[in-house]
Amino acid sequence: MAREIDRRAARTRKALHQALMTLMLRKGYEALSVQDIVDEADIGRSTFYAHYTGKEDLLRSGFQMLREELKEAQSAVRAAAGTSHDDPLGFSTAMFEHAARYADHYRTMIGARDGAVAENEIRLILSEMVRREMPRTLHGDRMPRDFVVQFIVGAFLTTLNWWFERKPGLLPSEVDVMFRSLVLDGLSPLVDDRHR
Amino acid sequence: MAREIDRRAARTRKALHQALMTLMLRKGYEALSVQDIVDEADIGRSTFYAHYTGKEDLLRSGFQMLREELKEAQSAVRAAAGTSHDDPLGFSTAMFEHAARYADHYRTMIGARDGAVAENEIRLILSEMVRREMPRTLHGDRMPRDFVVQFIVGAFLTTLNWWFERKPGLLPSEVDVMFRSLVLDGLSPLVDDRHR
DNA sequence: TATGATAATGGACACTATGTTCGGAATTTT
DNA sequence: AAAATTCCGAACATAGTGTCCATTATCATA
Repeated sequence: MAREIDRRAARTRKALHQALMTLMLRKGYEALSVQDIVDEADIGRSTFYAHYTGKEDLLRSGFQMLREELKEAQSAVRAAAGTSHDDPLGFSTAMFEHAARYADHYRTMIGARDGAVAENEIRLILSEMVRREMPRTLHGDRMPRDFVVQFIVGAFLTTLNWWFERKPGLLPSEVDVMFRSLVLDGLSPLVDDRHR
Repeated sequence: MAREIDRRAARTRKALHQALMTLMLRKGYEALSVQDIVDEADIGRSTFYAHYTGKEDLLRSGFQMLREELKEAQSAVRAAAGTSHDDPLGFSTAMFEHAARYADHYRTMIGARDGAVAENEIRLILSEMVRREMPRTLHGDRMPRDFVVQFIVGAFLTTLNWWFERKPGLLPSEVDVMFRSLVLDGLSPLVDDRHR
C-alpha cells in the first residue's frame, strides 16, 4: 500500500504543530510570525510554505485534526453508553472538567482576545450598559452580578450574529422576542419532559 | 482659555477616524494597513504616528469617544424618563432596532471574525457537539435549532472566560451548576417580581 | 542494497509594511 | 506680526512575507 504520507512530511507537520502550541502558550497567537515558528520547530522556511500557506493555515489544520478525533471519540461513546436522554447540556460537565485540567491551553485559545479588538470594545460598552440597568434585586448572591452581565452581553451578541448571518429577514421586534425568551426563561420551556 | 486642542490636530484625527470607518466597511479591519488609512485620509504617514501608535490605537480611541457619548446620552435618558423598573434586558429592544438600521456597521464590527481564528474553530467543534446532543424534541419550531445551538455554545464560552478571568478558584462542578442553571432557567429565577 | 522518487535545506530576491527622524513649510494661537 | 505648534514628505533601518531553485538528505520499493 503506497497511500501513506511520507514520513518526512509527517514529521515536519508534527514539528510545526508542536512548535505552534509551544509558542502560543508562551507568547500568544497574534504575536507569532512564521519565522518564529520555523525557528522553534527547526524547520526550513521554504519547507513551511510547502505545507501551509501561513500560520493561520497551520492553526486551522491543527483544529481540523482535533475535530476528527473528537468526532470519532464521541461516536464511540455514543455507541457504548446510552445516550443521555434529552439533556441538551450533556456535554457541559465533562467539558468544564477538561477545561480545568488544561486551563493554560484553553486560556490561550479562547482568551486570545488580541484579534477581535472591535468586539472587545463593544463588549465593554454593552457591559456598562447592562450593569447599569440591572436591578439591584438580584436575588441574593446565588449568581455573581458580574457573571450575569457577561451572560447577557454574550447572548445579545450571539443573537445579533445569528440574525445577520442566518435570518437577516427577521424584524428587530421578532428577534427581540426570541432573545428575551431565551435569556429570561432559558431552555426549559423548549424541552418536553420537565426536569425536577 | 488655552485648553482646547489645535484645530489642525482635531481635523487630522477626524480625517483618520473617518478613513478608518470607510475602509473597514469596504475591506474589513484585519486587511487594513496604516498605509491604507493615511492614503485614504490624505494625511502624512509621520503625522499618523504623531497621534496614534497604530491602527489598533486609532480604533480604540474611536470606541473611547463613542463610549463617552453613550454614557452621557444614557445618563440624560435615565434622568428624564423613569427607569424601566427591574427589567434586566431593558436595553435590548432599542439596541436591536439600532442594529437593524446600521446593519453594515454592526456586521463589520462584530462579524470581524478574521482575528479570533482559534475561537472560531472552537465554536465549530462545540456547535457540532451540542447539535448532536440536542434532543429532537425541541418543542415545535418556536426557536430555530440553529439559534439555540449558538446560544448554548456562546453561553458556555462566556462561562469559561468568566471562570478563568474572575474566579479561577471555583471547582468545575460549581461552575457547571451555575452554567446549567442560567442556561436552563434563564434570569427569571433571579429577579424578584415574577413577570406575566 | 541500489535506484528513482520525494522532501528538506538554505540562500537569494522582490516586495510590503513598520516605526523613527528631521528640516522646512504651513497653519494656528496669542 | 511673532511665536508656537502641527503637518509634510522623504530617507532610513528593521522585519516579515512568499517564491524560486540548485543541492543534499531521506524514503519507498523492487
